[in-house]
Amino acid sequence: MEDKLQLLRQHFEEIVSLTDEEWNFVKSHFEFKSLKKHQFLIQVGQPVDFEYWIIKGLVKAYSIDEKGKEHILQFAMENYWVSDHCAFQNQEPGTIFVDCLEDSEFFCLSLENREKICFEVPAVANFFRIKSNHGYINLQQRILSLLTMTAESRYEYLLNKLPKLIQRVPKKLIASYLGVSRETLSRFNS
Amino acid sequence: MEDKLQLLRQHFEEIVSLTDEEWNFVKSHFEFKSLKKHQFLIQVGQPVDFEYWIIKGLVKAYSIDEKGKEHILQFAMENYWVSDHCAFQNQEPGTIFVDCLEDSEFFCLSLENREKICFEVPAVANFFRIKSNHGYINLQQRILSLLTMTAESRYEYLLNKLPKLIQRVPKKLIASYLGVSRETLSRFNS
DNA sequence: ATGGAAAAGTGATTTAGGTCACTTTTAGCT
DNA sequence: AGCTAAAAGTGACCTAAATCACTTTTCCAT
Repeated sequence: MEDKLQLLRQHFEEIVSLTDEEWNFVKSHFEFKSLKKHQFLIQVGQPVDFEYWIIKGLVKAYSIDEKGKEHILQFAMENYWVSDHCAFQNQEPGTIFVDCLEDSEFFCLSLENREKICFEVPAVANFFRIKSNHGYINLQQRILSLLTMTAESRYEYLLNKLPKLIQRVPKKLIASYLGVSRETLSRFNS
Repeated sequence: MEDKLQLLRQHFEEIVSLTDEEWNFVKSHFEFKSLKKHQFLIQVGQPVDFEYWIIKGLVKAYSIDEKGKEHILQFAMENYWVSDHCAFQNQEPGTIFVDCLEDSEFFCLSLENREKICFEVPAVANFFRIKSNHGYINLQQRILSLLTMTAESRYEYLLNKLPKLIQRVPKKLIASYLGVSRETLSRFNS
């Protein structure tokens, strides 16, 4: 477990510095969790008690519309944070599903603990501030790509941006992430 | 000016508490700026020296594609923050335009000053962390709406969510925000 | 108040991408 | 290795929304 916590510390220290004392305080606020492929991290209607840092593995966050169609909000793998941020923040029942595409391991942080470490250790507040900012920028670019690009160029763009992801994920899920039908995606580039 | 700064303080204190001493330190890091309708706050290729809190007025943030078509990333009015966050964060030339739809006033915060007040006053780091998190959640919902909803229901949704905005903004800009052509929007609901 | 420009509305046509139905390929299991 | 199920590919057809061309309305600035 210490080696896994070490990875998390490195993740923090890519952005801010922590003393050993601070880190010992911070790390005590995380819980470990391990799930197999196909198991759920978050489900619609269930409480969302944590946000999750992914030690290893791969998950998809998605919602299901009235017609039963799946729409992928995010893929998340090693070093990514994932949650139903909205439900988590407001401590409301989940509005999306998150499940594992591979066997995965997580460090779990509750809202209470997050606020505790943020107000206790300013560097942590700054870490999450900067992280959240990066996330915001990424989402803005995704919105822009949905507004400005054709389905095909969104696909090419993703191929360039996250080539490793595409190899780990079935194409029909990529399609759902891009907002295109499976059939249409399959007719691209070829 | 003091009354305008007071509005900004209220904006901070909706989320975190600040002592008078902290506030005096924080406020000294903002600059005031005033622009007329049609003037630019940010332009493609120009340095993005600030992020802006809007005291009064209304702006649009948008990018222009190869065909000269405008795609609106964000409308921002009183109490909103706006910038080219990506360029600002990386201190690179602007990638979008931001201009005024109405005469507007701003408080401007440079990256250096933002980091200064965040690392000096932890409450400020927490303020931006929480704000940024809210922004993230909003963008996620917009992405979901682009993936799951038809153009028409996106319009209805916006009408419900921001009725005041729609009255202040020409419909063709709303269309561009929703990712629909002006003509198609004009055929909705009627 | 009035002339000009921007915004909004509308009809005709085109098109990107969706849907449906079916086949082929690939990947996991015992 | 062999069987099953999920994933991927493909053809035929359909539809939401884009585009183009033009008219009407609204908004300002002199």
